[in-house]
Amino acid sequence: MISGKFAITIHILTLLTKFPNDFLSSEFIAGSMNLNPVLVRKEIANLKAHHIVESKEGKNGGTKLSKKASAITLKEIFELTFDNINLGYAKNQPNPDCPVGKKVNQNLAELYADINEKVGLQLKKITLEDFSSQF
Amino acid sequence: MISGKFAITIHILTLLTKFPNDFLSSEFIAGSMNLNPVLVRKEIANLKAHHIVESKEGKNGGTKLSKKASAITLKEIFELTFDNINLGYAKNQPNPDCPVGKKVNQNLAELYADINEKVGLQLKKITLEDFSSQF
DNA sequence: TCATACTGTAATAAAATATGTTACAAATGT
DNA sequence: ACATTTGTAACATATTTTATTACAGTATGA
Repeated sequence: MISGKFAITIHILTLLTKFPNDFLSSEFIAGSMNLNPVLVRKEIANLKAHHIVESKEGKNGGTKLSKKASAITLKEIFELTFDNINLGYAKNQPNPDCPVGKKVNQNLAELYADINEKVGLQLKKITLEDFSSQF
Repeated sequence: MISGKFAITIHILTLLTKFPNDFLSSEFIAGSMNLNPVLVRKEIANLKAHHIVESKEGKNGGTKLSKKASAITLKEIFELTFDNINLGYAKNQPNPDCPVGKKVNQNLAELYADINEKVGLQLKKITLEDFSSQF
């Protein structure tokens, strides 16, 4: 199962892009995505730590973008919400006495690194503004 | 969490490639990957359904490739063990009364489709023989 | 200054998914 | 016949993800 972090974060950022001058509350955002506000705040905490958004506590508080949507790429959002793309690893340590077992994870990691590199280039070309303008 | 199906299947196929003339038992394969033989047999069932391998029941039974490793691409293996690459979706149906909620999943799906297409092209170039020759 | 409306965060619960185990019928070689 | 192996179902456990509750802290403004 893949977590919804990237999707949730994109959703949050798209809303913030649509209302660039307002501080949106986690409750309002949660309403658009039918999600618990606490989870929205958790993703916002992550975005804040990376200086993508800023928030204001207290009454009439909320969150807004801290830079222009055109200056944020999907690659950044991806890196902030996803370790890296991979097609999985077997859970258990393979048998180190088998030539295949000994190297399989390393070889898979190299394959996955190639994939990530390509996907990264692709995502780098798309800004949050691009993505949001589709709505 | 991403399941280990792709990795497990690759591991199985690499072993079969290394011993192209033998029927390898699920127990032997499981030993190389430190995995329960039943899980190996489950992945083999999937490979059989797609005519990648064939197996023989009974004493001295086991599984072998049913085509040459050079004729099997990682793209095929990927498609057989993975729905498609995606960066996740929020679990709940978003609010259809919000313009963003209404279209977010569709827009994400389009983004993911682009990613899959590129990754597919990349995996298509790599045969099982290529991958196995790294060991 | 006090009620109200927010954020921030921890602790815990519930749900979903992935992996592991046991069991046994059916097949096949010796 | 017997031993060995696949095939598969049923069930158990572990892990991860999502949801909920609770509450301290902060700002606003009546």
